[in-house]
Amino acid sequence: MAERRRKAAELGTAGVRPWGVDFTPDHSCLEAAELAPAVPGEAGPQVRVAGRLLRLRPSGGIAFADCFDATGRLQLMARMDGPAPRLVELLSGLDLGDIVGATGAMGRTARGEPTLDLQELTLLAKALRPPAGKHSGVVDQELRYRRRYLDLLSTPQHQVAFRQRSAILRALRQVLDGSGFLEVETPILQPIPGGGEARPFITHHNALGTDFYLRIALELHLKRLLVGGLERVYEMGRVFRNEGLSPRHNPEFTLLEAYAAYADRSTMMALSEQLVGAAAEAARAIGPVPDSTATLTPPFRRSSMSDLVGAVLGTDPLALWDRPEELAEAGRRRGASIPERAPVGELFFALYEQLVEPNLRDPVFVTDYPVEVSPLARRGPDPRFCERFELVVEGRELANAFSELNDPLEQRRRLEDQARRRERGNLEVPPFDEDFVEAIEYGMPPAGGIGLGVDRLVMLVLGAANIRDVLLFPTLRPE
RNA sequence: GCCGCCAUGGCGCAGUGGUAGCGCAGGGGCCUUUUAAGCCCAGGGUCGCAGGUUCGAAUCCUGCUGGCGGCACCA
Repeated sequence: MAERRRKAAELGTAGVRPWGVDFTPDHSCLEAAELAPAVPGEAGPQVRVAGRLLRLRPSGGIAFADCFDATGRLQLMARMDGPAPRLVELLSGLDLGDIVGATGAMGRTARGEPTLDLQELTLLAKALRPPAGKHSGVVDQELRYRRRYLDLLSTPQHQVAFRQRSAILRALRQVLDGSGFLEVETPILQPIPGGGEARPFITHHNALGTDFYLRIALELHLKRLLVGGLERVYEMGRVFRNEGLSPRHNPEFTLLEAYAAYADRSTMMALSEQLVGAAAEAARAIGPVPDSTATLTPPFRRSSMSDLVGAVLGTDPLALWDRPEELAEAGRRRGASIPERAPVGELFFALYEQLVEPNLRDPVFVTDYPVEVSPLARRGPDPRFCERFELVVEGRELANAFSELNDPLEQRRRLEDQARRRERGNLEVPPFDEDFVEAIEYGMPPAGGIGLGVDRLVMLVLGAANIRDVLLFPTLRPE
């Protein structure tokens, strides 16, 4: 790097500014290459291109360089018997990683390579550090994540997944915008975190002299907007959970939640099919997706949780509802570990999570969740269960949706029950949120709501095994 | 939080008890059609950190740090 600093200084004294020069290309590298004449030796059109030099091949009286931009590669050539002989020395003296603007006529070399015959060469940015991984690409995982730019630079294929992610986000918004949903933004700093079960991050506001929590979900504020008369709202944003890291967990991740007044669970089922289908299609339009993505084509089958659990246990869990010890025993025989002193709904749900969910491969709507594990969902015809579903794919929950509970009296009771669990030491249960219940007391229209894990969706569509492969800058321990 | 694996010049790697090497990158030189360009020369590492075993440690042992993978929890 010291050598490159010296070079930059030398260029400065020679009247070449190593940085801060403007240059407007009129062609991309790909476009320029396509303008090359078919026959070697012929002169094609004039072009201006800009990009980064990632290979240099000086060869005495002639010099070649490969210039890369977002569209691809273009060979540059300077020669002593060409239009600008002095550029041979200039080009030969540049370093890998330097960013240049180039002007000249497109031609084709004897070997058939589309090549820009340089007339002008402008240094736009001197690279003080060399690009890593010229041959191998950057393969060290830590380096890839900590210095993502080196990964993207050395292995341009890795850019594709992020272009696909962008297309998926756009597709999700298009579906919702097209269905009359209003995109909104709600607070990330919250006095009480709610809408899910997770340990929150805590931060402090100096002027107010009070602690705030980073949100763990979007639900409670979006429902306040339903009360306010914004009948269809959604938010796609970052939420934060103070939990462990894993190939499928990042402490901050992107959640999409949408709420529609005068709609219910079945509306949300149709919407989630639309969202997932659109996401898969959008990714496919940008780049390769694995064959398994084909299974993400709607419609998806649906099955009630009690049917699924019953199929594994070989006995109807509903018939054992009043005899939880027998239900627990049936689960134990299948190898499930049973939560102690848990209400029957929680016990039943534990059996589902352990014995059923991990084995669900194709997309399936699992319907009818126990009331005990669904504090914000409305009861169904069978009061033991809520009108709720989760879309499960490859053993993982992709979306969670329900007919929203809009009875303020019952909502208050359920959140008070939760608060008692918190007092018993479960820090993942949110504290009681009086402000939210008060909002519901003003009258919330019946509504359907859905939450969708966007990173999980991207992973699934792209076949990524690690969430870090779909996050540009995954959370790592500070260096 | 627990368990396992990994850590060697800027990047990619070799070296499993005898005092550290290769390719690329960087420096100097040669070369007028190269495309992972080639050839010649010189340089660069207290082998993640700290202890220990040994006549001798990159190599064996312990601890720590960081990464990856798995489990637990969740999306």
